[in-house]
Amino acid sequence: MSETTEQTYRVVLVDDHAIFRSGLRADLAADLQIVGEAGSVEQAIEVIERERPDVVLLDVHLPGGRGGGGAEVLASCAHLFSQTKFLALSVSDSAQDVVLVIRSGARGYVTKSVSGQEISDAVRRVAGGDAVFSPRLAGFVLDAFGSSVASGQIDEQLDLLTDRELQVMRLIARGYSYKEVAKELFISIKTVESHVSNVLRKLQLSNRHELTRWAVERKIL
Amino acid sequence: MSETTEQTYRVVLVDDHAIFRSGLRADLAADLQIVGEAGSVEQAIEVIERERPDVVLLDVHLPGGRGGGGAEVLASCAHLFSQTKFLALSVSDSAQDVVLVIRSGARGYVTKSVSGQEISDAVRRVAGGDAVFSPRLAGFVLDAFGSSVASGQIDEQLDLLTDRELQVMRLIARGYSYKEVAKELFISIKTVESHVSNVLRKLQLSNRHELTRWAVERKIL
DNA sequence: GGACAAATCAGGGTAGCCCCTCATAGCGGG
DNA sequence: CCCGCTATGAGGGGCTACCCTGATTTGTCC
Repeated sequence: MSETTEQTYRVVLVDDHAIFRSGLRADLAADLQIVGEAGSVEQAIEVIERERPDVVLLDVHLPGGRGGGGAEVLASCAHLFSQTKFLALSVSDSAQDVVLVIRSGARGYVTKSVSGQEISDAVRRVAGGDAVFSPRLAGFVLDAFGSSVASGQIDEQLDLLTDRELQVMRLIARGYSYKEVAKELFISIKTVESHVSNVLRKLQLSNRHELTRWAVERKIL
Repeated sequence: MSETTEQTYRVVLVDDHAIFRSGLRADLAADLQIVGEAGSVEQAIEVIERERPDVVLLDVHLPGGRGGGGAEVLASCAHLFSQTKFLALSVSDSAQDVVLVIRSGARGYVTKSVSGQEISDAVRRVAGGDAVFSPRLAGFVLDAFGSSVASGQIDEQLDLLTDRELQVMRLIARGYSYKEVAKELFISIKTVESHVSNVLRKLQLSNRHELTRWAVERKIL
């Protein structure tokens, strides 16, 4: 959280124009470590799976795949490596494009008209967990935000759970079996059972199906 | 848009703790021009009207006014000087606080746990028109954004299911046990099992938990 | 040092989930 | 009239989910 010093994040560039990638590489190489490039959906997925970078600079319009462009890359990779953040990059600032990639899991969206320095800043911010949006898109995002929020309160019931219970609960709610959770967290099935039992009791639920619904309604996913 | 060089934005600090303002002033003075400070709602409105800064660093919890805190300042000023951007600053990262100030017109929200350098960066980004959100809030904003947009397309997979299968599937996805579904539909448990098996096979899912997630994502509830 | 909570795991049990094969009955089309 | 699809259901088997009563270790607070 508190590194103000330069940290060389590992970045993958995805854009179908080689010239543009060259430009990016030249502008970003000073601050960031470019560990891979791709010019199509298939290449992108392959490179991302192999390199598992901190950030993927992802062009929205991309050849290959089933025609889904950058969103298709996101759909394939975003949930697999949660530590990898995606920053969408596009000439377009149309609402549709923004919506699509953000919904698919991108943590930010900048237009190609910005400078290399600004992209470099944005990459570092996204890597740090921030959401970054270009000026023209910022208003759009904020509008959507303002119009959509109804919930308001954060749950007190969550405070009842320990960190470990929360961790197990998330996986269970996501549909993992006990065995899968155990393997994922390097603990035994019996321990998973204990945590789940505790969670269910604390939340006053009776089975994992209710837990799934509970988590979904609270957007814990 | 293309200034990569330092531009000294004019900034007003609003926070009820003088010590904290001093800290901000010390950390930001190198990069930004602090043109005013305020410790209450009334002072803030006065200073902002007088100075018309580029950015207002606005604490969310603020004494004075009608108890509305930072949001009250926004409500009073945001629409008057459209060139002035507001960056909310708070110790809290609760959804309520975020929602309130963003809805009121803030262009970003950062927690006080970040470094001075990061706040400085954020101010410059907000001044440039970006929306900036701290890591823990970014996900929240993106969720709100995603959920606000209507999906549109209807699923082809649903057509694979017969009416009865659809009926059973909805109950299963809602968390009903086989026994409960059987009682609800006046059929035997075995028939429910048959339908569920067919549904799972047709949708290429492996168990009822995945079915629940599948249904939730498609808003079939 | 003792009290307490959290995390880890065992054994054993009931019930539910999910699969397989198989069977019956109705309803439509070629 | 047989064929295919759907709805219905039986029997059985393997695995999973959930609960219970235990236990040990670790760390924290007083």
